Order: sequence, then C-alpha cells, then structure tokens
Amino acid sequence: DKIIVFFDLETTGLDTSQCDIIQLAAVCEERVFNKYTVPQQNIDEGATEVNGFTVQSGHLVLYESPVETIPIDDLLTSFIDFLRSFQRPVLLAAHNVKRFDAPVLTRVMKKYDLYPQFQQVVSGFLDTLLLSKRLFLGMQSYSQVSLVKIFLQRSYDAHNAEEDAKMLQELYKVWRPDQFTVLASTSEFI
DNA sequence: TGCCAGGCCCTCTTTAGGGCCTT
Repeated sequence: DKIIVFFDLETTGLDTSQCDIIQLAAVCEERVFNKYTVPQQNIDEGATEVNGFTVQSGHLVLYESPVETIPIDDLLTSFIDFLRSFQRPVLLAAHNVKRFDAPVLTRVMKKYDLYPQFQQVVSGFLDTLLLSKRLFLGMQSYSQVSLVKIFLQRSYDAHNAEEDAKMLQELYKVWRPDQFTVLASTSEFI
C-alpha cells in the first residue's frame, strides 16, 4: 500500500548535526516538488563547489542566477502537504538517505515542531545506496553519478536536487527490485 | 592536548582499520 517518493536535499555542508537545507526536491511518477530557502548559516566552500549555491546580499543565487526562495518552515510544511496528497503511507527514498538526508530532514522537522505531522505521512526511508549494494555485488562505485552512467547510459545535472531525485526514480524503474531487497534497505521511523 | 562527520560495509575481522557516500 506504500508509495515511494524519491527526494534529494542540497545543504550548506556535510555535517548532518548542524547543516541547513538549501533545496528540497521530490518526485513521484510525474508529480514534482521543488523548493528553495535561504540558509541561516554560511555555505561551506566545498558545498558551493558541488551544488553551485551562494548567498549574495541575503538572496540565494545558483551559479549566476537568483533563485526564488520561501521561509524554511513554509518549505517544510508544503513538503508535508505534498506527501500527504498521495493519501497513502509514503516511503521516502534517497541515495545514502540513512546516513545523510534522513538525519538532516528529521532534525530540521523537529526544530520547527513539524516532526509529528511528518511522521503521520512518512512510514520510513528507503536507502538506494544500500539497495544498489544488495542488488549488484562487486561494482567499483555505488555513487549516484556512477549508477546513472552505468544503468541509464547518460550523464546528468548532478547536484541539482530535482535532477537527482528524477534520476533516482529512473534507476529504480530499471532495477525493478524485489520486495524483500527493498524491505532490507528500508529504515522504519524511530 | 588537540583533534573534529560518521554509519555502514568489507575483510588480510570479531582484541580493527580503512574507504565509501552524502553536501
């Protein structure tokens, strides 16, 4: 009965205990969610190098272009609304979600007192990194870029959250994983 | 004191170390 929503975060850095969300994108079939917010802390140099985001005079800029933003609590609330609209328990899937995206997202949801609502619509997290390792033993790399290159024979706009989420959904379609392997790569909510 | 991500997986493992993967 569960529906899988593929998502991705762009953040100010890699420290899951304190980084801020900059972009949150999610896809489920043809439906797309994609919103940006101005982070409250400086963006790490390394993060800017990979995702292209900077803050200039209080405005979010992606490479050279200004980006439309909303307050973080509005972003989180509208994401929960997006997930609730499916009217089914949601499995949130991302690459390395267990280690990165889930800790960040749950911490920020709690910070804005939205965790109970979030928990109502999301039943767990599916980690496509763990899933790919279970499905395909002995690969040289399990990074999302490598997997897309190998399984979809294309390069793409990596580190744009919307593109990353879309590619992940495409990978999943090609993989057609069995229910057992999916379950083994899923974390229930804590 | 000074360091500063860190959980997971693999393996030349379990009395542990190192690389991956995410921004």
